[in-house]
Amino acid sequence: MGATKTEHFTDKQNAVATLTKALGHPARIAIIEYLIKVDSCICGDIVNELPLAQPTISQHLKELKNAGLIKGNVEGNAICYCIDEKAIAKLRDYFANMYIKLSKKNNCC
Amino acid sequence: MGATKTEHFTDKQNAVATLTKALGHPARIAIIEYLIKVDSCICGDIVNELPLAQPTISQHLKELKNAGLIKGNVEGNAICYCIDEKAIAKLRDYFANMYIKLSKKNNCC
DNA sequence: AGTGTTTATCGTAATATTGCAATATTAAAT
DNA sequence: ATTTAATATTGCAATATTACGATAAACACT
Repeated sequence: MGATKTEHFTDKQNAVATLTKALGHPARIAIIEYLIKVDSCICGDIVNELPLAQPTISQHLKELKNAGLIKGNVEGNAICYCIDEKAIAKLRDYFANMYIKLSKKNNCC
Repeated sequence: MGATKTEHFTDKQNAVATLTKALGHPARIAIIEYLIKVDSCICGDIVNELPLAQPTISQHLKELKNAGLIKGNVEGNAICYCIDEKAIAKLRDYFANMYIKLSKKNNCC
């Protein structure tokens, strides 16, 4: 045990969990927020921006990429990372819809 | 190592990460979705609903509660769990705002 | 007091995550 | 061809998470 039993849940539930799990770390939130802040989607600066070692940030970027939250474009010997808008749209829609459903109910507590 | 360096990030970033981390597991997504689906916020049924043992679900509920996503009301010997709308509203606003910022940029990739 | 029902906690095994030093890879620039 | 710069990968130690059996705690009802 220790492994998540993904097979017991729906594809949609697993898809949402993949996105939220990838965002479930302050460093990855900080990376996403930095990518939004900077005009051009420069990348290596993230290492200078965050108080984490380069391999650690590279690993966080990899996880964000695997989850589909960011895309990476090779530009010479540098890499240009930027956010995949579709993933953010999915999360926005998911929570907006959830809130609508909630407000239609009379929550007991 | 192995521990998240929360002290390096802002309170806001940690707060968002706490919420998304709590939702970063399909069982907890399933629990939240179940709590929305059922009319009354009955609780122990979750054990019957999900293919996980009772202690496992109790643990997941605890994490959702610690993150502030759900609230629990004791009702006799049962407990009535329900979603804290404010937490969902926070997530909705966070991602809606993020999407607006994104759409104002010209993403390079 | 005794019984059943519901939920929480403890203990523990299996696995995953976090973080970094060291090293490798890739590609531009000299 | 060497050097320099940017990023990725490997290997490893520390810690966290996931899952569950066993057990405890809390409460209602006889």
